[in-house]
Amino acid sequence: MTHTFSSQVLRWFQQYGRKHLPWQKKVTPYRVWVSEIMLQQTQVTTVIPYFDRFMTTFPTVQVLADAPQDQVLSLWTGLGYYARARNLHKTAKLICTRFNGEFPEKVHDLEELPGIGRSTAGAIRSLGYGKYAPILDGNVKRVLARHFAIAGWPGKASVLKELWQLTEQLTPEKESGAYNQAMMDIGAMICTRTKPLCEECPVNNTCSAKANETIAQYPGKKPKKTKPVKATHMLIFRHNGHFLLEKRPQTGIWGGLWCFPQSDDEAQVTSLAQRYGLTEQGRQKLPGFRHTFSHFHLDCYPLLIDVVSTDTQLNEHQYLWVKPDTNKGLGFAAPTVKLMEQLTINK
DNA sequence: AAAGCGTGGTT
DNA sequence: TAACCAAGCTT
Repeated sequence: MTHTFSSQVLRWFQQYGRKHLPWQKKVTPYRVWVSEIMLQQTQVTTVIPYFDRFMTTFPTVQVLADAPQDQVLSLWTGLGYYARARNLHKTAKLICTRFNGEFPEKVHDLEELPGIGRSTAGAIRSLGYGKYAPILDGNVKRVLARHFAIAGWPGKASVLKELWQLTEQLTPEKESGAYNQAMMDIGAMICTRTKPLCEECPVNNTCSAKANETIAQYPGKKPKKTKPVKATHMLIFRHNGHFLLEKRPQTGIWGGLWCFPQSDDEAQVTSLAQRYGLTEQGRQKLPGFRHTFSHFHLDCYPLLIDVVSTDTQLNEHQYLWVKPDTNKGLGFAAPTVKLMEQLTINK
């Protein structure tokens, strides 16, 4: 019984596991939660500086709950998947108003909170509270898919179900936090996507993919699809050294972020400017560029438009005149940041 | 069930 | 260089 899967994993963790990541210091459910949300589809090295800034600004869930959404999104700028930040903020408010400032301990209750799915709930319970719960993140999926030769893409429901059953069976009742962290470490450090270091793996003696030399087959790949190409004109209205930004709706791409107004059709820019009460003085095409999302390409054509007068008082909740170098406390999409940097340099 | 949702690093 | 994809969740 001393050579079960989990005991080998746990023994390996004692010696080689990661124990000094920022969220592994001063462990609290709050810190584990924030780190887990940031780490969704995002690499550890990318997350670390964001996590540190976030914790300095929002040391407790109460401080986060009381902050304006713009500030939360500003600290998320560049991290992507901004629904994570909006849901994080919603959940912080819920924790403070409905849960007396404490995160629930049960996976079922955690899963009710916005942005927390089954795996994140399991991570909060096991890593944050030291109680039993399985997880199934990308690392665990890769390790299990190889070890047990689970065919098919894990994004497919049937494959996902199979992997959940495995992680449930393998996760030990005691030390499930250490076991979960170990499985993620093995996935990140040994059972890597390419060129895994099988000789160093604590469970290589029972790995099916290694035995059959079929490691490259697992996990199954996502069916490829050609990304559609869309195009947009980004309208940079300039007036007295300020630029007009528009807050995007809460749902959809870049939800809640501040962006340059966009137009699908350059021929409609004049009428759009009139609707804003802006009188044009001149236009200048800036170099176009392609921004790529997870699901489509966006060809961006920035248009710098000098404005002589502003007649209409725009809704201040949706529109804002900013200087490109003096705007903190708001969330921006990557192309907005890129363009604002250009505008600062070219001045 | 499958698509929507970002960005930056790696190959 | 363009594809691939990383500590997923929501609809």
